[in-house]
Amino acid sequence: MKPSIPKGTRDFGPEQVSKRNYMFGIIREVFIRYGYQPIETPTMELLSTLTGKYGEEGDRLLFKVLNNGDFLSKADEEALQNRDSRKLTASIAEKGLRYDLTVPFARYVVMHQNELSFPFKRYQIQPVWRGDRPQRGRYQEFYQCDVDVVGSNSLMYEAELVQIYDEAFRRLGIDVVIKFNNRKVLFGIAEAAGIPEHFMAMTMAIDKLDKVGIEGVRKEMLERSIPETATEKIEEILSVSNPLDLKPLFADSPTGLKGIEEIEAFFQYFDPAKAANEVRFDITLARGLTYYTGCIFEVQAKGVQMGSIGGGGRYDNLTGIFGLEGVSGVGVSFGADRIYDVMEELNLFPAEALDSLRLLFIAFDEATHRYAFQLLGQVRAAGINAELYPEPAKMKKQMKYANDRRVPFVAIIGSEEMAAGEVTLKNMETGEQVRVGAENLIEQMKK
RNA sequence: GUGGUUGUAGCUCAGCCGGUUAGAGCGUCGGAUUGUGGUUCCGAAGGUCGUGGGUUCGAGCCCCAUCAUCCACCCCA
Repeated sequence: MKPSIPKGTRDFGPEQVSKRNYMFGIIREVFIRYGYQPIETPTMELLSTLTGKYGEEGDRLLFKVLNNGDFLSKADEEALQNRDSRKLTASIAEKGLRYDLTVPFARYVVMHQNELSFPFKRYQIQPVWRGDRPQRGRYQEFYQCDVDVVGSNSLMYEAELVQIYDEAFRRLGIDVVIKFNNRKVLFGIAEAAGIPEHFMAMTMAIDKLDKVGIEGVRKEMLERSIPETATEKIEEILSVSNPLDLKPLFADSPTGLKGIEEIEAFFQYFDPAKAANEVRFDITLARGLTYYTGCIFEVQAKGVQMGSIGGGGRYDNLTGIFGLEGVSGVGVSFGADRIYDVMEELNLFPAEALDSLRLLFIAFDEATHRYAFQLLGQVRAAGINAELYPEPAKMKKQMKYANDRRVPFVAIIGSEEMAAGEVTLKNMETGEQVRVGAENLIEQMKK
């Protein structure tokens, strides 16, 4: 058989993993610096935990895990007869692969509420799975790096999370625009336009403004049976760029005014002038995830064509569905695989992200090979990443291996060197060679 | 879930109107060179032409199906 892997999944070679570790390392360092603690949750969750949290589209993209054993004996007979896959699923699959890290976190908080002190700040770096059709920057298995804080309403955290985005992307070397908006502002638009019942349809439509233009948005809203009088009002509101100018327009929308207040409060903490990246209010930013209630964020890389590389927001009652009311949370996610693709495209991985091996020993016969093995031990004990070619093969072959491994230094040991208690140290980049004693070798390698 | 694109050696790709034994470059391996890699020269290995069916005297090429890929939509990280 021809070996293969499922669609939308990938193998990562040594170089890719090194680069990924570099990227994850920076993100993790920032998370820890801001006082977040790590948790991990299972790859599989109960479907009852996952379904209904991501909208209709999300349910479709959820990977379901077939029950073990004789799953058909318990299958819903009627659904089976009618070939009703959606209905059948519930009776043959009780587990699913996690779709994001936020919902499992909410479940975790509720289950462990008595062990946690609030506000609880956690970070989590794990893969998630979505049964989407793969394309540029879209995979079925990909990593998210989430930071969330639950148990506080303070808008300080919105500011903190934007700082985390700003610092992480600055350190990764990616120039980004961090867009933000507020679900309450979006609801205010719907209220001001007199169509609160069309809130979802309206946000979906205006989310596409930068893609299809104002004409496209109007067309979509009319298709979604939003009255024309409302679309005119909506267009008027969308043309406002400063959130404060929205206040008079939201005179009859308490929710909308609350949204503006939250944005004002955010800016009492966050100073855009101190940010390395552009932080921009974008009234058209909507986000489909249904559980967001306040601030919403999205991060876009500049200079590359790539979907959002991060997103998040505040969810006032995500734990409520698991039985813990009154615990507000806010968090953001880093899309690791898209960030990786962007960094690869912009050549942002430094050479230090690779080349973990520093020294390779080469010997010519059995005696020098054993001697080299002793030296290898000393060098490793001194904290230097080193290796010995497994047999005293032809020098050409060993040198070629050194070259392929991109080792910066090679220690050559023949009978002469062994007799003198030395090695011939070769710099693979310059080709320069010097004879050095064992002590000196370690000194040289530490530089 | 919808629409399109492309599947030929490890990789990137040629392959004429359907016609004999499917090619190149790079890479790999061996040698030139028994203490010197990355350069050069010589040689070799490597293919169920994605898979399954069909049309045809004959299919890498045409048709159908299927799987995968990439792209767009939807949605999203």
